[in-house]
Amino acid sequence: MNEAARQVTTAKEDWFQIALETLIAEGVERVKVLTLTEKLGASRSSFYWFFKNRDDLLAQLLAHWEQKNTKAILERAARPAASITEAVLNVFECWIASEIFDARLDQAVRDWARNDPAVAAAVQAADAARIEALRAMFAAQDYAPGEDFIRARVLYLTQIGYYAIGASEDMETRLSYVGHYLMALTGRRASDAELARFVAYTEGKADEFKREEG
Amino acid sequence: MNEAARQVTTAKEDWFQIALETLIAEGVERVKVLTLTEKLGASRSSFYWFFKNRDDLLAQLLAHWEQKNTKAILERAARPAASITEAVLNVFECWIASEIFDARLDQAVRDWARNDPAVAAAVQAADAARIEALRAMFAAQDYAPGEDFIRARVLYLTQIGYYAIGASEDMETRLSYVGHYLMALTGRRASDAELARFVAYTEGKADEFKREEG
DNA sequence: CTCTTTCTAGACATTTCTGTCTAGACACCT
DNA sequence: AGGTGTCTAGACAGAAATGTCTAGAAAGAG
Repeated sequence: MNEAARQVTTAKEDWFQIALETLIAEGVERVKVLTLTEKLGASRSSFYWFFKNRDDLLAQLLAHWEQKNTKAILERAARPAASITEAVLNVFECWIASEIFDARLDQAVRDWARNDPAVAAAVQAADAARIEALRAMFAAQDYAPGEDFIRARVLYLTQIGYYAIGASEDMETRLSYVGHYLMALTGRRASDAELARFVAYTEGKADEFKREEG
Repeated sequence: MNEAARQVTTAKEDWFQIALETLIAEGVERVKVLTLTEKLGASRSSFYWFFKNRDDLLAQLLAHWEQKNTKAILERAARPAASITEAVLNVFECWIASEIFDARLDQAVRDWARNDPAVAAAVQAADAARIEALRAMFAAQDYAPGEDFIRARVLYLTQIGYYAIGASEDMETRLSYVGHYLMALTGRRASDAELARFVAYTEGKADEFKREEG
């Protein structure tokens, strides 16, 4: 029973994973049972064993997104910080690691929202929650009402926009921009200690990644 | 001959216009000959008279985008300005009027790019050209190398992101944010005269719009 | 008034995708 | 070895979309 149950979830995971990858890379409209079947080298009937139908799969993809991305931002925005630059660096953790916040998934769900009112509502709620969390973060660092909101927006929209244009730079280049980004986004200069701590964090992430691979 | 020619272009315009609207509102994947036919209440054969096939239509839609949006940004970024706030306000003209720069079209083309390498290349080239134009704008206002580039990016990505999240606010609300945006995006405060001039411009636009309607 | 050009309707063949159903393979328990 | 529950292959029916072809309507030119 136990073994059998594990098999079930594994196979379903395969379908789900390939569907998620397709959603991210090609958009919802390309998440088709037939296509997934070919990619997996399986039979379509297998799909219909695990999922009621295509809509069932799509609903689960949306649930996955809802559960993953927004939480990552809210958690980091709420962390205590001694300065606004440190606070923004906390949020930047989302920006460097797709295991934490998958911006391409965000982008894909946003496209999807255009043709599905239910998804649109979910996206709108998520955006509002995230911007509010960032606004509170700026407010906690003594930014004036009004300015806190616009700063939150600019920070958030820059992040969303970065992936929207599909920019791809290596980590070194990105790290070299961090100081300028902080200045542009907060109006204040980060201390060397803060920057060093962030660089160390990204190196830790890189090590983790290597450990997972090897 | 002349009359006939005019008829041709008119009917073709109808197909093109409905295709463009569909592209913007629903994405490329929904730009289907059958669907357009239904929306237009016409016959599919009519479509195949004006266009070789679906790909032909899509190529023309891409050409339309290439010709419209990038030019709007480049032109405004290159305008002479006495201050950085005035320069950014020039670019903001794109932000308030979709006749000048249609951000939803931009967004739609960006989605499309994910499944079409040729479109992806066009989008990437457009983004690079636009950001470079904005960088030069900041550089011309004595921003240091490095900072000019990041400021350009943050400005551009905020604009792209604004439409990516599908925010919709009335003109009054948006105008009330302009001062804060300028502060966040340039680090400098706009003069009352500059803000007043911008408000006057938007009112002019609103009047133009009314004239076109009535 | 006829002729030609321009455009449209509707039938046809084909591809792609969805969802259902039946038979059976495979593994694990007894 | 036999039975049960879990999963898969492949056939079937049908919807949705593409593109082609033929006949013919509509309108301006001679």
